Amino acid sequence: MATLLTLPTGKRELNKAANRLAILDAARAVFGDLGYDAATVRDIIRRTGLASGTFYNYYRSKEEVFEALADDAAARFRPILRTQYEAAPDFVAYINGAVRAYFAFAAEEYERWEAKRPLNEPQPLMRRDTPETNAVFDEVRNSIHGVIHRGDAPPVDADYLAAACIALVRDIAEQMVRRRPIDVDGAAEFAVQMILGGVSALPIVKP
Amino acid sequence: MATLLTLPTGKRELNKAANRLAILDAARAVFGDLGYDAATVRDIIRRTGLASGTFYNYYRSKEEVFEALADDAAARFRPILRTQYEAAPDFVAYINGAVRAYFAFAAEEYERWEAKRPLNEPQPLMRRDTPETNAVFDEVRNSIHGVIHRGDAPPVDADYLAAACIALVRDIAEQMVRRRPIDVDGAAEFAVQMILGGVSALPIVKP
Amino acid sequence: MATLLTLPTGKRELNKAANRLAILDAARAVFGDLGYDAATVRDIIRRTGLASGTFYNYYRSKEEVFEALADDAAARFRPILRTQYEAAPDFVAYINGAVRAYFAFAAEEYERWEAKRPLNEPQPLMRRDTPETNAVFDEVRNSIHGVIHRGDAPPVDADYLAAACIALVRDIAEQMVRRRPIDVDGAAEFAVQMILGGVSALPIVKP
Amino acid sequence: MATLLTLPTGKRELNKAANRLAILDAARAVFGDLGYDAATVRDIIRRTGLASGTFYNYYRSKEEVFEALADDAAARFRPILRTQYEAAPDFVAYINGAVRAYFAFAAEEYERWEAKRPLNEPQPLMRRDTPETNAVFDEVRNSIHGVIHRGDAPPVDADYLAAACIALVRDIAEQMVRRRPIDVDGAAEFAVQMILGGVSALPIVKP
DNA sequence: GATGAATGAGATTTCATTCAT
DNA sequence: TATGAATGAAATCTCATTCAT
Repeated sequence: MATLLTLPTGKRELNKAANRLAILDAARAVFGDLGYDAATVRDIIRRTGLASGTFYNYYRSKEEVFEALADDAAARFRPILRTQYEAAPDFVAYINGAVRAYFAFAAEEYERWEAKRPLNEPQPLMRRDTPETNAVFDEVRNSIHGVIHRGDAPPVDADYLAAACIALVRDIAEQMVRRRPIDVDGAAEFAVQMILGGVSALPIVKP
Repeated sequence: MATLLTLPTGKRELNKAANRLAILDAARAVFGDLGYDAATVRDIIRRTGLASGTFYNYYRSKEEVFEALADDAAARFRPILRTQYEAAPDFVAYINGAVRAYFAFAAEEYERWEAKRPLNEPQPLMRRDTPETNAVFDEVRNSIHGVIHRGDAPPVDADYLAAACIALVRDIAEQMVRRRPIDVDGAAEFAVQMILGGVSALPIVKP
Repeated sequence: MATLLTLPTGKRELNKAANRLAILDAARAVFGDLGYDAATVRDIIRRTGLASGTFYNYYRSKEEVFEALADDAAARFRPILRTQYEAAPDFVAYINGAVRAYFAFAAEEYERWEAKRPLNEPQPLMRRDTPETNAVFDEVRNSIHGVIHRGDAPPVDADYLAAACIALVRDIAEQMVRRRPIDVDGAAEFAVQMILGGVSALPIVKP
Repeated sequence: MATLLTLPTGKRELNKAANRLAILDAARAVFGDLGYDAATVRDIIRRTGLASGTFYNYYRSKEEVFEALADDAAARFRPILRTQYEAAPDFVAYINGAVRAYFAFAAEEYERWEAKRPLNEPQPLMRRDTPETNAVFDEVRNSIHGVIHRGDAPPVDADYLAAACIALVRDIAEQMVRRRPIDVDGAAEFAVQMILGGVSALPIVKP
């Protein structure tokens, strides 16, 4: 049939890859539009033009696409974050790098999503609880824990700090994409200052 | 037959009030467990022990209970916030009062909610985006705009600030209720410091 | 409490009679609007302003009001028909009298119903399968059988003749009430001529 | 695997056609038994043995099957009527042809319908206002208007005449199918004579 | 692997009827 | 008797998933 080590370059494999991609793209759009709960598998496959049964050749359920999407985003964002994490000489530099990286990522995701919006519609907001965002924030959370653990951050309550940073960044990003023009630097600046200013005022925890 | 001055306290009225409460309580619990989207009217009514049709004697849909819940929470928190807003001599005092008030309110709500939960369930987290939280945060948003407008806060980007404060407070509260014992003061302290420290570092906006 | 032979003139009895009437009136209107199947008990009692439970103090079910309505109409129409039946010297006179009586009855019913129609609505037609109409036609059917049996009508197939007369009269009446002004005499004339002309052409049956 | 010229006759297509037919047949029977209003989608689907969801793969609602049924009957009867309409040299011939054609059609339909009925049921009558009957009678109405307009019929009130003919034919047909044996010719004869005799007695309208 | 019809559990909602007050 | 809330059976419809082709 095929040698054991065929790369995915045969007609069939190309098609398989393309279908998988199509499903992911559709799922991304649908989750962005409707949110995880309201989205149905039918919504997703309708957008691909594939047959409903085909969905199940690739993913076992709605949940599984969700996870694939999350994995994908995490995989894309992790190296960026890692670079910041490793390159940053201190906490200030780390926050600067990480926060700006996130805002850039968020703006990009948003524009990708907005581009697919049919015009002259009541312009629904992109949902925040997108698999992508969630996955990215998991990365961020780990990263912040790492930074504190490494000693680059003041020894404050790590869970609270991570929660605070993520919350702050996420919701300012949400405001950001509502403004025209989208001002990534301005929003990042605001978030960075608040975090850094805030952290410097935080009570030290003796672990 | 009946006393001349019958208050609306017949068995009927009592029962109606009790049922309405039962439905609200059940809805609170179900939204908390499953989130708004995943929750079904069936879930709610099943939890009350009432007949399915009875639900519709009180609310026309899931959405309507949701709103009732939001109204209820907002109605309870609004005066608290109002008091802080009016009594606070300056921005620092306002943030202190409002944030602490919110954490206290959140802890109370959580305990009320937790009390209703049947035991031995797969440990669901309290959902963000609960009607209560949303309604209350609308109040907060308005307050912050008011404070800045009034001149009690430094002239920074009000939308971003409101978004940041709310996000921060909400997500730290979420962490708070997951810890035992629940430490309202500690969490409030953390949040207040971060906000005040952050604000003092923020760039001033010329309006 | 009450003597055994109180006439229905006490306050209570008056009220009972009034309620019964109110329900009948409402049912007539509702059946006329929606037809028997689509009409609900709720529709009927809503129109009376009474409580839902009260309905069941008077009628055991939707079907029972339907029958009461039919009985009522039959009771009102039967004497008219009987007069024609008894007074008519021959078949021609009988048909003339009976048909005209029906058209007058139909026009009256229609106007009664139309008067209750809220204006500026898509003016739904009055349903034909109203209890009243059905009951009246049962009377007519019997009457026609009687006339033939009595020998005043030519000995034709009685079931077919009754069906034909009723069908003809009912559907021409339906057309009649769609025209403005409503021309009872014209419609009756048409129906009478068709029936009499038709009957004279009919094959004689040896019973 | 597959011949090059596969007609749409795969098992799938065959099955789809069969299911569609099964639903139509079931709907015909159910509407006949219960009437349009009382019939439910459940009743229809239960009779087919298919799963409830399957119904909705074929029709969106009870109304839609109803229309499909009407379309079907009309499509079958229309050419018959058209032939009579075009071939008839005069009004008498037209009525003769059309009425007989209808009685034959009705008897056939009735037998088709009766064949599907499960035995030992509480002897339901064939309902008037079945989709078939309505659709067919629309055809008839148009024909009669046409005939009068064409000058083949005496200039009488066309709407009344159409209504009268249809009513008469329909209700005599209804009687016809209740007798054993079903006597198509006898019933048709009766109807034709009544119509023709009736028309000749009708007042002429000056248009 | 791709297809799309079939499936049936389950969600929403209505409504006749009962029954405590 | 009048009331109107409670009841629960039943109807409509959706959707994830399966499976024959």
